[in-house]
Amino acid sequence: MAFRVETNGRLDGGSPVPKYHQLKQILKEKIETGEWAPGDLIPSEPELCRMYGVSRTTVRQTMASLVSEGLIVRQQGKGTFVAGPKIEQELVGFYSFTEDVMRKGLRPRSEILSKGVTAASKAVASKLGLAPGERVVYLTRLRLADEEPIMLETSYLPEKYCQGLDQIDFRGRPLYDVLGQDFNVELTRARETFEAAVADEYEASWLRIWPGAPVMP
Amino acid sequence: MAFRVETNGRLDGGSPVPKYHQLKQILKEKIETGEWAPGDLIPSEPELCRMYGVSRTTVRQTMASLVSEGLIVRQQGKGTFVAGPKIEQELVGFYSFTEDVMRKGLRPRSEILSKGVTAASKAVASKLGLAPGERVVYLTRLRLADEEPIMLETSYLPEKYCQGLDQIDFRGRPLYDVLGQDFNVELTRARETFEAAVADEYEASWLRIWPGAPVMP
DNA sequence: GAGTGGTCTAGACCACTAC
DNA sequence: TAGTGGTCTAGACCACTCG
Repeated sequence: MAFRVETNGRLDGGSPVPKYHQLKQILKEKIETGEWAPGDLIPSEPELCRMYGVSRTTVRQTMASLVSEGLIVRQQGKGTFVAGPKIEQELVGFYSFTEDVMRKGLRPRSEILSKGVTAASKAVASKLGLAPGERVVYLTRLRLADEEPIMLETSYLPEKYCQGLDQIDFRGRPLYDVLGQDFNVELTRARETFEAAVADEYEASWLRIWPGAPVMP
Repeated sequence: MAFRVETNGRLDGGSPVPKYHQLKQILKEKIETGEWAPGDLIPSEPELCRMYGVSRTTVRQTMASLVSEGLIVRQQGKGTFVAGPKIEQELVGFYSFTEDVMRKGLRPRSEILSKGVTAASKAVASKLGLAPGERVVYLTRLRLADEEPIMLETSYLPEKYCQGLDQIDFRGRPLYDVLGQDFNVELTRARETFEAAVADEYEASWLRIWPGAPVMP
């Protein structure tokens, strides 16, 4: 037998999910499951081309993405290696909506529902290490995957980290108006929500990390 | 005269500096000097190929790099736009805390302050396209850069997208206990916060989306 | 339909690292 | 010298946006 090529599976050319992305998921899984351990030399570009039946450009597109995520390290003339374990800090709590959605082959999008500045409440201030009353920026975003709403997210951050915000020009862009009734309602409910959650404390226990989570954005 | 090609400068093929990098510096300068202002449509890929005498691959390599630095925003079918000031990008659309912090040479970390499931309030349900009362997962995270608290973030997402969450293993990760007193306080304050924000409605007016807004990280 | 960016191919030559 | 990743070309087809 002349050739016996080791293949780890073919990529689906008809899929709406790009090949480089399919390949990325495959390689990522090998890394995350430990099949490829940190420090391991992974197959070279030509090898991957053969194994998965794609061009070198596609392999390189995959690799570039994995590098940017910090999963692999490349060295000219030597090869491509699995990167060391991420700092534990990064493992817990980081969740990239975009990454996660794209990994599923969907298209992520964000809508800003509201944003503004306000004085930090005592609770927010203490969490952020500010004096109560210091100004914070808030932002509420709706995140969608393939136009389906997936996540509602509100963030606060100290205004002092947002220098220059007031220099933004608006050039006639529509001003979204959400401040008002909606928020009173939402926050009232949110409060009830949290109170209910306390009662359901056991439920909180099954949560720690997020669905697809270990995730580096 | 047969040809008169508009060029903004030729790239040096003999240079040890790659063409895509030379081109990147050129485009970067146009953006940073304001020759291309935020929101401006910049030349298309074929145009840049002609202008600088390089292949589309090289132009795209340049573009990818500028995108990853947040200097431009691309939209299929529409074109490539100059991104707004940094701060804006951070607040609008997709924002990767981790990337941003790392870009600044700091170490990102997240703390989960709370999470759980609860029934969706009317407001949350409507935003997420759920029926009121459908179950949602909530998560509150504190994000830090070099141990300095930078952002407080709360997210809601439909429980139905979190299948299998209960199969997560915790492997000794600490379970943070925050449900309780703290949250009543925080939410009460938060409500005051938003009410204050309403009073300061004019402040909200300086913010909204901006040019290239549908931003992909 | 024309123009844009997104994906992909099959080559090529180079600089670097190892043997 | 052989193998690796880094750069680059000249095509191709597609999905999307807009008039």
